[in-house]
Amino acid sequence: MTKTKAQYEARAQIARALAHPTRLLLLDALADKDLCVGEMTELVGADQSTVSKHLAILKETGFLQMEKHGAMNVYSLRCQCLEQFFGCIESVLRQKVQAQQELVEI
Amino acid sequence: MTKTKAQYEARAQIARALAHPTRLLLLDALADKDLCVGEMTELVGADQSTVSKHLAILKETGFLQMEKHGAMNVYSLRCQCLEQFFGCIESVLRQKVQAQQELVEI
DNA sequence: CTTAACTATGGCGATATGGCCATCTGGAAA
DNA sequence: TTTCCAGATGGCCATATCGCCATAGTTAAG
Repeated sequence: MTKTKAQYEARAQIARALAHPTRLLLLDALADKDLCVGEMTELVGADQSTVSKHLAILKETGFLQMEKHGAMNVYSLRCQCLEQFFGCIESVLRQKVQAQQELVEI
Repeated sequence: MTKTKAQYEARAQIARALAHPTRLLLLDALADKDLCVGEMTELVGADQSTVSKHLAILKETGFLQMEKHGAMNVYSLRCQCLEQFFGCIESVLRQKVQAQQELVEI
């Protein structure tokens, strides 16, 4: 049951990659279709270097893969597990709302 | 498809709660049975105040609930979605290993 | 080769996170 | 009440994260 410290650290690193709104937005967008850095920069509305760094994190973690098309770098999803992740997140959010409602209704 | 900035922020906050090895350990242990702060402090091997703060984060986020038993505070899981979350994490880890292997085998 | 377009990277300041120590709070027992 | 015990909270320092700017690297076009 209890894993080693290194195992928890490895899992935490994956989770950290998902712990930023911009990176969640990028994953969401890439679930729809592959995109190049320029398109995502416009979508996010931040500096190009900022977006590039977020993409590097998602790529290093294993969520994304990159393919060069001329001067453009096209990113795409490399994992099919995001549904599971977001399912958990949504579940927690719904439960939170429910807890708030119960406090009001009493 | 594309959600609002606030929605991504809310999801990122949930993910941040999962982005620390100690908190993953705590969730793992609590999946087995309910525990009080003292037990978890011993399990983690950090300062009591450190553990207490981690628990506060997990509680605020909605992953845990707390029940007072005399002077002891007993924490328990409040969500049933961690399987999904860990499923995603494990999937990414496996894929990472596979990618490393492919690099070696070429 | 030179230029222009597209990305990646280094650096820096601002902010957030994590750890421990010290302290405060609340409940149980003497 | 006084005393302990279990936890929670505030403070402080070290480190990590994040954003932008500036710049370097890469590829296609002229």
